[in-house]
Amino acid sequence: MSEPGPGHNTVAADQLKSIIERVERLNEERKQLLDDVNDVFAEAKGNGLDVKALRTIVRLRAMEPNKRAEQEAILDLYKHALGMLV
Amino acid sequence: MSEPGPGHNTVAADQLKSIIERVERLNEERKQLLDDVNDVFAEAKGNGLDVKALRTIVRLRAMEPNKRAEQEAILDLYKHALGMLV
Amino acid sequence: MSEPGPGHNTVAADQLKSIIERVERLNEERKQLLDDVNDVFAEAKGNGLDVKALRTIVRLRAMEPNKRAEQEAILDLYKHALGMLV
Amino acid sequence: MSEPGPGHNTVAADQLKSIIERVERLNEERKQLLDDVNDVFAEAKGNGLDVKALRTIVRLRAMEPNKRAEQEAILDLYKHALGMLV
DNA sequence: CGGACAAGTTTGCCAC
DNA sequence: GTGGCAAACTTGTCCG
Repeated sequence: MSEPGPGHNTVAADQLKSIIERVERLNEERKQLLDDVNDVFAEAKGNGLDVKALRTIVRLRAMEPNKRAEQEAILDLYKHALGMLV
Repeated sequence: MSEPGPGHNTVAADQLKSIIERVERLNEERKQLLDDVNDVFAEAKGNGLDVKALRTIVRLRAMEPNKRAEQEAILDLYKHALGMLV
Repeated sequence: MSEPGPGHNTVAADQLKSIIERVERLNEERKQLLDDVNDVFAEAKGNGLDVKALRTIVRLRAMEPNKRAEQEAILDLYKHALGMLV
Repeated sequence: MSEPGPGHNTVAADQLKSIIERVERLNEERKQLLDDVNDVFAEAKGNGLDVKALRTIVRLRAMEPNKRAEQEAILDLYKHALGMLV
């Protein structure tokens, strides 16, 4: 006999369907939020602001917390890099 | 003297601040949703499913049928030219 | 006295410097080669070829046949389960 | 009539083959360089150095030139973002 | 539509 | 050998 119903080599279609649809649902929400972001920028542009500069500012601000920690850690990094030789 | 407290020229700065913060707020929500997606895939992986294949399915389903067929046609054309197919 | 000119403790620092610079040198060469690859694809595009398909071909050829067949099998399995194939 | 020899709808197999092989050749060189980098780190590790810290240092040093420019540009960015309102 | 910029996906490496 | 972190590659989007 060969594969009637859920057997080996078969995937639970329901489970698969559920996963895919959950992800697709989440992706729709993500797309909606992306549209919202673009709306904000479009409105800003309508007010005479420079959208490219705004995007850059957002990006830089997202980086800064990490950079702070990096700068504080850099000397320690060199020490560790020098390992037991220090 | 210029700019003690909320004066005429803070308008632009306030507007800028508002835009940046709105976008950052939206980006946080986007990151949350991305985490959710990854959680779903992680759970699927725990159930023995192949995450890479799942991502491919999601991508294919999101693709317009025409685009998809077109891409496959070009690929087959090149494969034939290279003897990678009969 | 401590560290005037090349003394006993500069050994570690020199070693560190040497390692970092060797890696950075190699990374520059890597970047150059990446640029070369992109140049080839850009030229191909100029000749009317589809770069995306070309990249796919390169990826498929780099893949071990077994792996490739395995990936396709899983994908087909999922597609069937979802009714995306006959 | 149906495509004998190089006709429309056909790809110049020689051209295709040449492109693919050039890219594959470059990719081999890239892989070789990546191996070289790993060799340097492996040797460093053998000398008691902390490879993870070394990698971090390389990464930070690669970022710094960009950061310099960013810091110099950030105020200008705000000015541009404020556009004609300034 | 072409080039730049950003997002997402994949791969590789190190620690456990 | 698995899982998390970081780098690299690919794809998509947006502005000019």
